[in-house]
Amino acid sequence: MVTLAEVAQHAGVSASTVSYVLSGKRSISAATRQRVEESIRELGYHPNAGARALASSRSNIIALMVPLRTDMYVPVMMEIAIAVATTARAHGYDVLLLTGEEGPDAVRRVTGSGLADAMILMDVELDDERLPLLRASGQPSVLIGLPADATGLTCVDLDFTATGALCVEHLAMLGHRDIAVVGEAAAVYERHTGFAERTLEGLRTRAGELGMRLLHRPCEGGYDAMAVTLARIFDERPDTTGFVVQNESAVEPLLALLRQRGLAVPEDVSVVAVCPDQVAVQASVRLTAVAVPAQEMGRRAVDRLVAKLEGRGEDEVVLLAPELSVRASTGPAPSAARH
Amino acid sequence: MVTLAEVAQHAGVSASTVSYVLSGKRSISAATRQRVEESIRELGYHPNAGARALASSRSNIIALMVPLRTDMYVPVMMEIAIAVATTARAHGYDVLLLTGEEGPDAVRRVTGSGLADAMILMDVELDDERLPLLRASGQPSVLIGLPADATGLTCVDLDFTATGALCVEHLAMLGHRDIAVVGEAAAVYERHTGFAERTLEGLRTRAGELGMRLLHRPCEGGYDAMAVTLARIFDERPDTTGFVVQNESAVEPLLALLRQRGLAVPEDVSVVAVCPDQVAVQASVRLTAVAVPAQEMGRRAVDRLVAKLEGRGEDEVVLLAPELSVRASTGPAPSAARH
DNA sequence: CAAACACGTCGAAGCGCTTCGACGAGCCCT
DNA sequence: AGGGCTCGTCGAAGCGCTTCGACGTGTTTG
Repeated sequence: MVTLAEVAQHAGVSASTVSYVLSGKRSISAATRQRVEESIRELGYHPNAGARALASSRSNIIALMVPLRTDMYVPVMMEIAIAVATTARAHGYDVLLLTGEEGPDAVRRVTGSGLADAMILMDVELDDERLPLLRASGQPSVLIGLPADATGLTCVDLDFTATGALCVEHLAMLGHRDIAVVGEAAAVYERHTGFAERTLEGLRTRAGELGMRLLHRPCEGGYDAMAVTLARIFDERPDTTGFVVQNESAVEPLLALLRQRGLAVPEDVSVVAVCPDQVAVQASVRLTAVAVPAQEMGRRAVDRLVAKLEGRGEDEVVLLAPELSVRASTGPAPSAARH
Repeated sequence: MVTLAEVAQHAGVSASTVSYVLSGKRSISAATRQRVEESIRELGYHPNAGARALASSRSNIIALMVPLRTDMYVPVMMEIAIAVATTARAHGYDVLLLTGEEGPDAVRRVTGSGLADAMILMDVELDDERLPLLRASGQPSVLIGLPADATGLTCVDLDFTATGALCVEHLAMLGHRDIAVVGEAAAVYERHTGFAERTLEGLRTRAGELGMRLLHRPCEGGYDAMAVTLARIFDERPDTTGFVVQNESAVEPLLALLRQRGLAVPEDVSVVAVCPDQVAVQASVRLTAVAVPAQEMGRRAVDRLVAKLEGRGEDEVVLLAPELSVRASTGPAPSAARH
């Protein structure tokens, strides 16, 4: 391994000069800088990460905590993770991948050891047990998701409440009165995952205001689970003409099952999805959907975090406004005469 | 931040003793050990990662390089990544997430800076430009995937050649003669991704041996792309009765399109998929499939890597034997009388 | 019964870097 | 012309840890 000292010797300057060339924290004459840079290139020097971290107490690493569970939203998670990694690199940071498995311990470990300078948390629950620790640690952090109490925290998320409202409004405008919501797996609600509960709240509130009937059913996803769920829905509410789906792995099964029942989309029933655009566009019917802007969320989270690390930027909740793209899966409700 | 020295003072021992308690590299009396451990707990001590890395020249970090592109196999990637992270933690390592974006530079950077002790590479191309660097660096590494030349490297992968052969054999046994392969996006083949090319090779070779006709078509995935691809396939080979699909996002569209053409699965056409079991089970028809054992691959890769880091284990190519699970999407070919 | 050997502990020397204060050299200002 | 600047560079002091050799003690062994 080539060291700073070797570079310094090779360039005929002192070690500190090389360091300052690297960091730019003091002015260096053009001639010296050039000589040093050449030596660096020639010797193939790479600063030692550990030594750097020790001396500067900054690791240039951002920890990203992703949910362990693969029971939901995998493509979204992946997209966020990749956006985080890419954006972080652009700012000179690397990304440490933590799984949710360790839970709060991971927060302690990373904070305590100085392994990372900052954290990004995904899959935040409304009353997440990691949050008190995070607040106490004083470590810069950003949540992707929105807990019940966000004081003292920075959050980036899609405005899921507005998302729910938007879906309902769209269906209302088209004349639908009976709406069914196909949600995430029951477990997702049981652990009070922010986005799921907020969407539901938005749906319910706006539906109430607009005098619509709303039936919410969690669904594991997959064909069989969706079949059962759909049967129940029609059992309970035979007049259902609108669906809101917030579960990527239920989308295709739902479309297939509707077809199978002889129900045409969008002539007989309308479907609004909450999913990444790519999924909406690739489905067997191009879906009217509110996009989950995964990349944007990842990017924003890192930007906010870097701002904090550089002393700019204070705590703040950033809620991205939902956008509904009308595609081929929604249309006017079949006339009331149908009854 | 609590330091080793503070713990030592609190416990009334020297710093080195605390260090030895932590590492277990020298014997410590039970009494001392207990006193030290208590101090650690009481003070909430966490060893500083940077200092540790500097002093020991080991970072206890494994770098995982995932493809940047989200054009393929996202759930598989995610599953592998999570398995890697989980397994690594179990061995006391953390995982650094690198995107393919940086390419070979990332290898240089990580190797040179001592940021990570070892690397895992995913999405390996047959003639991957990162490999020479990796060999030269002498850094312990494991590939998930199999390049054309694996000398001096450790690889873990599903035996995709055998996988292809297995799919063909299954269809042959059922009496199918004309087979279509719906592959990954064309770009995947263009960059000579190992698994895609090997599967194809396995399919072709075995098909040749068994006297079957094989038509391979790359496919972007999604409904529209699949529609075009399927139309072309039937144009060119109207007698096609068997499909092999190696593209998660083409599976459901294919099933939907076949249904739409009035072709029943498995009565009229059989479909074999290469995908994770979960996808196969959740599809609208339970798919006969060769499972891609994502978790297993991630786990094995880490195990091999840790073995190397501990001085055990030499270079080796681990090819997991494919397993075909027969489900509801394959059946006897419709009698030849159909012509 | 002295020599040999664990065993448990300590002190000190670094690991490779950042950063602070110091210092000479050239500059401007009055 | 001399005091006060700024500019570019250097030396040295750590950052918090690991690890090596050394040093008692207590225990075995020929």
